[in-house]
Amino acid sequence: MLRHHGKTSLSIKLAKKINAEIISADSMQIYKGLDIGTAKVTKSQMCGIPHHMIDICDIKDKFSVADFKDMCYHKIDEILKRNKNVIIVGGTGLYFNAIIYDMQFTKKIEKTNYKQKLIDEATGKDSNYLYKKLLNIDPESAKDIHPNNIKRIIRALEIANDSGTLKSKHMVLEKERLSNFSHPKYDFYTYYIDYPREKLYDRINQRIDIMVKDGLIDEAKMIYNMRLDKDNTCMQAIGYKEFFDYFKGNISLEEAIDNLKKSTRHYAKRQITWFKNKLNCIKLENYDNIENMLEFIIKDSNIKK
RNA sequence: GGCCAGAUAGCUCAGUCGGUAGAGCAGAGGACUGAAAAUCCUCGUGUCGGCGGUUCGAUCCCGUCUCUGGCCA
Repeated sequence: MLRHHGKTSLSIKLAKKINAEIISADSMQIYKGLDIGTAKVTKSQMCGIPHHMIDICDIKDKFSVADFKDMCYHKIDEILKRNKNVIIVGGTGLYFNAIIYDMQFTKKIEKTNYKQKLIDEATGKDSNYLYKKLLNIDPESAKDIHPNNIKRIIRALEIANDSGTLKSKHMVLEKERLSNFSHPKYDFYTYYIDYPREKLYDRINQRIDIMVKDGLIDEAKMIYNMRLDKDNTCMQAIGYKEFFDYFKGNISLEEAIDNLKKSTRHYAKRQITWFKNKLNCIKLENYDNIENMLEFIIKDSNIKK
């Protein structure tokens, strides 16, 4: 379920009905202190339903999909042992994939400065330098990566450098494994709430105005004042970075808020693409009637109390 | 009232020394295996303000009208 689509209240009502606990699959709600901007559930909203995978990291901590998958599996087992159902709620598509498709990751890459070395190596050279390098080392994975997608190129080079195995080789093994993969680790039913686009965008605009009233700017200022590295995860969080230009005096507050609304719309659109195509989620369309959605989910998934 | 600029895509504007036009933003669609709220890809026909004139041909030149800025009375 997606950001600004009304997932929170739906998930809590569902949890009460089916005796479940909630696990958040959200790459930003992981962090303590990112509250208003990430639209984190509040204690009172939770209505006593246990929520997991929220506030588990400090702002400066590194966290990744692989970490998420491990921790999440543990949580799921724990909850099932208590004889309760599990609801996973969130907007980070990749995190859902990791859990649902039981994605396998290469062995953890040690913290090295190889990435920086690559960047240094490439500066001043032809813009396709790193891509060409990847073409030599791992042509198969290069085929699947666009030459402009520098982040993925570097990642593939890192894998090749560190583990000796190529990304492409790893992906082939993964595909083979998945093709024999008749039963996922758990039974999942996946849903996403679909609003008509115009209505969704209205909702986004309204909710951001509320966030601003609730003190979003102070929260953003707090992050800004930490003077973190650009590649720190929370520096990419929507809801904070949009205000940095305002703090620097480059744009007006109004412009900053407009930019925030804009990036949120773009993000919502990307989420829809993911949940629709990648996860094959079932669309929940009666967005104006939570009871109907609940009833539909309970029938569709045939969950027992 | 007079003079000078403008009027081109939803918005901001570029351009055509006359052969019916293109960028950015917005918008739409898509990709995704350790930063994923990140990163990346694809998609641009619009009476070129209205009406006349010149021309084989006008969005471009000329005339006129309308509107919007600015300056002078």
